[in-house]
Amino acid sequence: MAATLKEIAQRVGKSVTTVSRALAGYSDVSEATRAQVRQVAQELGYEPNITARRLQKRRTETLAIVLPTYSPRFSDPFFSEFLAGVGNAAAAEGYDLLVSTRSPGDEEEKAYRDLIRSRRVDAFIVVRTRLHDARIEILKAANFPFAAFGRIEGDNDFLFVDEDSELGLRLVVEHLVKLGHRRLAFLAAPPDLMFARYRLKGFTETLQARGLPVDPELILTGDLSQRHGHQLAGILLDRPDPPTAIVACNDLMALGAMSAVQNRGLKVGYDVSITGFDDIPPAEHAHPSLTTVHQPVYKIGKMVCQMVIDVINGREIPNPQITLAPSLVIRQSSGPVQI
Amino acid sequence: MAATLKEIAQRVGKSVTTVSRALAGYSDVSEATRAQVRQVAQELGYEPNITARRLQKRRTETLAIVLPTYSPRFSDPFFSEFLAGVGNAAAAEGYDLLVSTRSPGDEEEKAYRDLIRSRRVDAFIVVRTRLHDARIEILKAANFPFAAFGRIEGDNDFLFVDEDSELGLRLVVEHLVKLGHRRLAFLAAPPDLMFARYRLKGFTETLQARGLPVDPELILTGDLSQRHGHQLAGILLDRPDPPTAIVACNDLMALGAMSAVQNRGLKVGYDVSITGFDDIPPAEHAHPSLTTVHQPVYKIGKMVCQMVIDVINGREIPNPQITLAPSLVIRQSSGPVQI
DNA sequence: TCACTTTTCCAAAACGTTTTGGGAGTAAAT
DNA sequence: ATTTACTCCCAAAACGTTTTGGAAAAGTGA
Repeated sequence: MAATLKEIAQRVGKSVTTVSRALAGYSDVSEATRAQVRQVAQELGYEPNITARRLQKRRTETLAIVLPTYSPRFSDPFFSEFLAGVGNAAAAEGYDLLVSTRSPGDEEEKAYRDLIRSRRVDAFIVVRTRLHDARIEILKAANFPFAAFGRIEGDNDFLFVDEDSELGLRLVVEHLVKLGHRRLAFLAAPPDLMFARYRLKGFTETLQARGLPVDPELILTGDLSQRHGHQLAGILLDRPDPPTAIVACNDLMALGAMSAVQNRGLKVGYDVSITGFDDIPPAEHAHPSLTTVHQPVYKIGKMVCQMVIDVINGREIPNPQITLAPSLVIRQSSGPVQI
Repeated sequence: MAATLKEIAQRVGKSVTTVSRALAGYSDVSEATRAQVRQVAQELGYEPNITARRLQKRRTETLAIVLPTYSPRFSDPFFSEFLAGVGNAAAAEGYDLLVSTRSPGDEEEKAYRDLIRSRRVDAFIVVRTRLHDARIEILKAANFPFAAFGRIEGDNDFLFVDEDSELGLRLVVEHLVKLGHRRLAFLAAPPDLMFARYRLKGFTETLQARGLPVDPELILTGDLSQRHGHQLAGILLDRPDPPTAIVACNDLMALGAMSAVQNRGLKVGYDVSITGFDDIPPAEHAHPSLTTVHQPVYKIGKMVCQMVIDVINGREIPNPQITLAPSLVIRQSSGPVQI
């Protein structure tokens, strides 16, 4: 059986209190005693029972993240990287990460409420914020600590890290305009996703700022998957007046669009330019490689996690609302317009 | 503050014991008392303190899964789905899922040892088994409950679910041979991964069984990524005597191989046939769609999780070692050989 | 009435830790 | 010789639950 403080105390001939305090490094324990306690603890292979510690400290030292899965067969190249960022930051601070997956809606809200009520976790990490985000409303109402990757419509009076998607799209559009493109199409994402809004906004406003028309027929909405990217690009390309550039809301759809272009015997980056957003690993290794906006997902995961840990430990948060400036990664899938 | 049994007991005028037993459904509580306890618990919004319960029950009701991440920017379409399967099964049984990510090696082993020593979790789920799997050795040595997705070299005297990859590859090769292919190449994976072994074995043995030569020059090893698939397929295609079919160890490499073929102006499924393994979502929606072996990752996740929960609860495991028969999904990327 | 069973209840212990609020003993200062 | 200060220690309470081992009260059958 696992050793306890009590056993150490018996062996050392001191009280449990003293043993506890010796190991915790309090100064009201003599060095001799401390050394002896350490020695015996070592011998017995003592490990504190963290459940007992958690009970006494009234903390679970656990963070929750509920991944929104839009389809049963979900497979988002994005989440695994984010998870790694969050998980490593959590581990570094001695926190556990409790992960579950729910599809948005009732099930998801129930998961949040249950986790809050059962006090299983100390805080939440919310990912991929939505326009009216029930998760954030629940957390705010319960006054439960959390940090988000992304912002919401309305009061962003909570901890978040976000990339400035609007600016990201401005960089993309300006890059394409500079290459001579005038007819740009946009593969949008469901408008309840905040990042989709920002990206659409960045797209249209930059066009307008450049004095270019915003043709609603060239703005199609997909579900972020490669398949939808393929389908929607097909629709655009089969028009009598196809766009010369397709700006996708994310890399997956851009990759799908690329294959649609190639299927029609056209050359990506020459006949049609294509851009993405996220800079997932396949973007770099696609053929041609994909021009996209880099999003440091791992780093954002770390930041969000660190923030929320800081806040539950009452530490000062120097910068509770962080918006990162994106950078454009120009690769082969975007090139000068052909005339 | 959150209500406790003590408060309910005071309100009801009964002991804490009785309240606890009333809520737990013991029969030595009168129906009248039970109703009253329930009523008051409801009014106070009572939720049991899960940490206290865990301390008393000497269980953490938590499962650990450490995802092996081979690169910092890892993004495996596979894990998210597996995670969903495991997570949902765990949630259904009231278990929490503790997730972390480590790259294989010392860090990973340390994570296992730490989790075991600190008794943070009741059991482990091991994923993507390896030839000499240090994780499994550690768990066995510690006599710690676990279940694996995959087998190991040597004694498989532990809980596992695996798909019969060897059979999967037999199906693939026989399909291609039936289509007239004689020169088959294989994109293998690092041989310390068990599934890579099985797949390679299935490939070579089926060729031999069919009386076809196994040309070592046509067997190249990659890291499972799309990029490596692309590179290695390039090497094969640029040979003076290129293969007519490329059998990839997984879908990601197959997808990479497809783009290499297309880059050379060849038609996948016509000039060169390509097959994968896993049946990840992009496989279906690739162009052409990818012939592959279906792997029910979500379901396997559920099964593995259920198994390990059963075992820590002392329940009978009807089938502690499960090998699933795979099914071949024939799509457009494989076609008759051209002569 | 007695013996026996059934119903209903509960005090106390246990899980293993940390914190609180001292107290004893010794050394230094007055 | 007394006060003050410091060092080292610890009993007890607390965190909130479940389990153990009865015991009192009520009912039953003779």
